[in-house]
Amino acid sequence: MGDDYAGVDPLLVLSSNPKFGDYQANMAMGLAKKLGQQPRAIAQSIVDNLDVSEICELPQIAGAGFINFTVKPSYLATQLQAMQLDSRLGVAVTEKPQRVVVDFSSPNIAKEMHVGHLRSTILGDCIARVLEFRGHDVLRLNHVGDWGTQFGMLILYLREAYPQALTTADALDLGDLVVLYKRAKQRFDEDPQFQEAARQEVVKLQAKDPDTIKAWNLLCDQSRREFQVIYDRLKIELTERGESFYNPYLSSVVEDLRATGLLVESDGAQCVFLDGFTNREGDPLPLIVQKTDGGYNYATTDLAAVRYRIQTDKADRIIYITDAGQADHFAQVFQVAKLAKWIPEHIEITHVPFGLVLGEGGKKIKTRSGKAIKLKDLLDEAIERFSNLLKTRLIDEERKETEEFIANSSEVIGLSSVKYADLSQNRTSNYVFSYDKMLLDKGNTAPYMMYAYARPQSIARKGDIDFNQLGDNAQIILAEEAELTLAKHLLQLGTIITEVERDLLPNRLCQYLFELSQKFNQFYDKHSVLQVEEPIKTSRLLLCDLTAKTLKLGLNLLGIPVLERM
RNA sequence: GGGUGAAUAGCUCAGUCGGAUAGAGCAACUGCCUUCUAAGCAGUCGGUCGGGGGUUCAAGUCCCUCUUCACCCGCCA
Repeated sequence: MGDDYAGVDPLLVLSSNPKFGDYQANMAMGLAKKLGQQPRAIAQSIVDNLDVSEICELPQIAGAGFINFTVKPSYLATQLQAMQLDSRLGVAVTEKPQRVVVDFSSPNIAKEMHVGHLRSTILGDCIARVLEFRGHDVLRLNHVGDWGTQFGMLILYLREAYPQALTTADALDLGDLVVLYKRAKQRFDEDPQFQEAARQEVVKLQAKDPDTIKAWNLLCDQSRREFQVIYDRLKIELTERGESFYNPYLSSVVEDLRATGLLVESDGAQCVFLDGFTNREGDPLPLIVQKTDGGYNYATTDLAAVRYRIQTDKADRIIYITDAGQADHFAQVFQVAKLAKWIPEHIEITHVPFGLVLGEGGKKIKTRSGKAIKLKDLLDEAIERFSNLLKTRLIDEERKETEEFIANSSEVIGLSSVKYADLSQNRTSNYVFSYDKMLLDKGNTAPYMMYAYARPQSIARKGDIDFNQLGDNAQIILAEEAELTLAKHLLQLGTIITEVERDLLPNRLCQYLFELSQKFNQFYDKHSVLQVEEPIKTSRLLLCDLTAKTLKLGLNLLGIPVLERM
């Protein structure tokens, strides 16, 4: 047909409705005007010149000029057998491995982690896992807020109110520290003299004054241990590289910008002005890189980080996972970094924004007394609530399980539910946090998915089957509708994972796993596995095993473990 | 005032580069456990896809406009 029409993708997409087959090609309608022919005639000539008989039935022309394809069961069986033998379940390793920096979590020292950090942490871990699985070299960076004005403020306040905290490890717990931080902030906002003194503390910190550095280290250690408890529970690995890390590079960032002529002084501060950013009054909005008092701020730090990640870490792709409210900030930082020529053409730098976590009723999430919810308490409550649900279930079903089983199941499923609730939402929109919904055993939830995994394991136990001993030559026979539906869905795994890699939208993977669980449950409900003759029995066992492996892999990419029995 | 994002079933949300009759779950109602865990399955009910205009063979999806909501807008991060 020639290169003129090469741009008329999509060549082939999944069918919008099973009754139209498995795949559909919609190009005939688009070509009709260009070629001056009837769409159905074009479709016919495409079909006439196409030989796909190895893979599917004769393509059907329908409606306005749709070409519908139905894949042959024999082809599906061949593909599934290949998938079965592959430890990666047929998901290819990327052809272009990149060095990728994923910047996520990033809590602030001396502050409690909250639900916003939870979202960044869970999304970041998932995105990192997907990229790692695809064969990229991922550097997971925790850009903790461990530097800047707030430390001058906090250290100064503690010197007056609680001096032992600055010289003795563990003199305070994090909760106390948070309270003292708030008081320090209040003092800072009200008292100009205190403000000035706090700035002097920052100067001492930046100048590496030994006493101040010691105090700072104690505060950081304290917070770091608390954060680590959360990361350990959630099984999240991160390399800490806080804002302080970039301190030695800040002055040269400003110098570089000065040298390229981007710097403008405004009200005593060093700024870069960019097109497209205005303030309330409609005046150009600066990105301030050096404050009037000579100090640096987070924009400077972020600029230093961009430069360092490209020049020293050799990143090909940098991904920032922060709330959508920081979109303007990152747009400014990226633009300045580009103007400063720190970001070569081939490097992809992306802000991956996410919406707010809201409480019931779409309002800001908080405790009954109106305080911000601590992350630890939130996780504990999910586990506690699930534990109660489980105990009720065991009584209803007259099942006896050990305390250890109940505790372990509750811990794993409770935490997984919180993760899954977050990941299954489109990250770009706000979402309403609801324990009741995330812990449901129906619908697009962690318990539903984990149960779908446990079901084939249960079959294996009952039938005394070892899935690993089914044999490499065992046949897959797809005769029943439910088997075909399940088989087709299993084979979509690779497509979905590359989509998630491209769009960084974990909810696509969640949707896939949810549909897989549904299709497995339908198959399970309709057809017996153990009570049928060979070779059907082995074929169905293979389908069970493949479903389980796919769920395990998919959940693993979400950072969610599986349970063999629930 | 400017910017960004959103508005889809009573509620919470999906919706793939524009494709055929817009999907889940919850809630409400109805069936299915002597048969691999019913944490399941099947079904009923429920929609002017915020309003209006436009582009297109085709619009929830793209463009314009209006309304409403959320978030961001100089020396905090």
